[in-house]
Amino acid sequence: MAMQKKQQNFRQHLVRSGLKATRQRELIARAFFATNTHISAEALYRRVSGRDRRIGLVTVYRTLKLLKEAGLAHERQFGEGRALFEHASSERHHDHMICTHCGKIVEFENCEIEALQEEVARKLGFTIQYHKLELYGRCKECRADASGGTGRIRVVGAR
Amino acid sequence: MAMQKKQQNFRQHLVRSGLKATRQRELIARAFFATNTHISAEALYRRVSGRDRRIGLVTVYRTLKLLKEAGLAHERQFGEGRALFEHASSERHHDHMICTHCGKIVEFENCEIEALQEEVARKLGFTIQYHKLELYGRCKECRADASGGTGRIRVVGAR
DNA sequence: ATTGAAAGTGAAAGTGATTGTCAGTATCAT
DNA sequence: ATGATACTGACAATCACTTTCACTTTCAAT
Repeated sequence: MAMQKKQQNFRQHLVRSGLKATRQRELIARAFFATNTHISAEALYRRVSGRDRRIGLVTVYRTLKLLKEAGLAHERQFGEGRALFEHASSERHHDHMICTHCGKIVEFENCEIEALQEEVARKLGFTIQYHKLELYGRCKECRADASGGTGRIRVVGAR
Repeated sequence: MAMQKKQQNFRQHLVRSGLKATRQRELIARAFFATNTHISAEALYRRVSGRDRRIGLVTVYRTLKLLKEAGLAHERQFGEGRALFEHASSERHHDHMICTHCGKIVEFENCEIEALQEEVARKLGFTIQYHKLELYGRCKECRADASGGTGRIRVVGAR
């Protein structure tokens, strides 16, 4: 989905919900759609703050919540601490592989694993509603660089 | 591993680390080993508090950290919020299935899934260090009860 | 049994991410 | 233009821990 389209979807969601399309919301949504990584509220705040110093972190949190409600953003809790937000693509469900060294996040999907999960749940007498699968390890670059030194650290995800 | 054995292991860990075996630590460890579910620091605190009102929540947190260091406890972060602690059995790695209705937690292991995870990681150029797999859904009892009513709620995990 | 250095303790304050409150401000159908 | 309604930012509050600090306990060496 193009950025313009997403922006429009967001505006539609606001109108349908009897909410208002404000300068701040437009700006925050635009900044969010302009990212292509997993981004934290704080990091997004720093970006919009660059364009308009008067926008508060609180409004960023509120707008991200609206984006979630609009089905345009997903919130993810990796490891400890802060949440990261990603675009909610209309694509299928996916899981994540996270580099413990540089923070890079790669998405993947695997039907076989999903099928096995269903099987496990059935055996346990459960009906799965949703799941969380995260693989943590070192990516190729960080493995090459594995001396543990301070070598070039490519942080791909905004943190 | 019997509770006595665990208690002894803990004491050994303390001595080896130049730490002291105090009344509080003994009591908290004993209470922890006496549980057989996933328990929060807060819940464990309430239990020891029943035996000795003067033990602080802070000491429970500190002792749980020591138990982790001793390799006798694992900390788990399910969903949002508080951490739950479980006995670190010498058994193999396991994952968790959690009932979103009553909070029941069931452990399971599945080699096939693990193998597929390794395969995915290899394809992405990653080396897995650890992973997190959590299935959320309704257990048999809560499904039967699925009218959504306030029916009998069997909370198995201490929260 | 006593002692004293090192470690431990509880209370209270601090954290860090996020959420709630509130008085003033912006939006938009009319 | 206007006014009802929603929105905003600053600040306080919350939640699950963690740190700090003045006092207390432990335990190896007497």
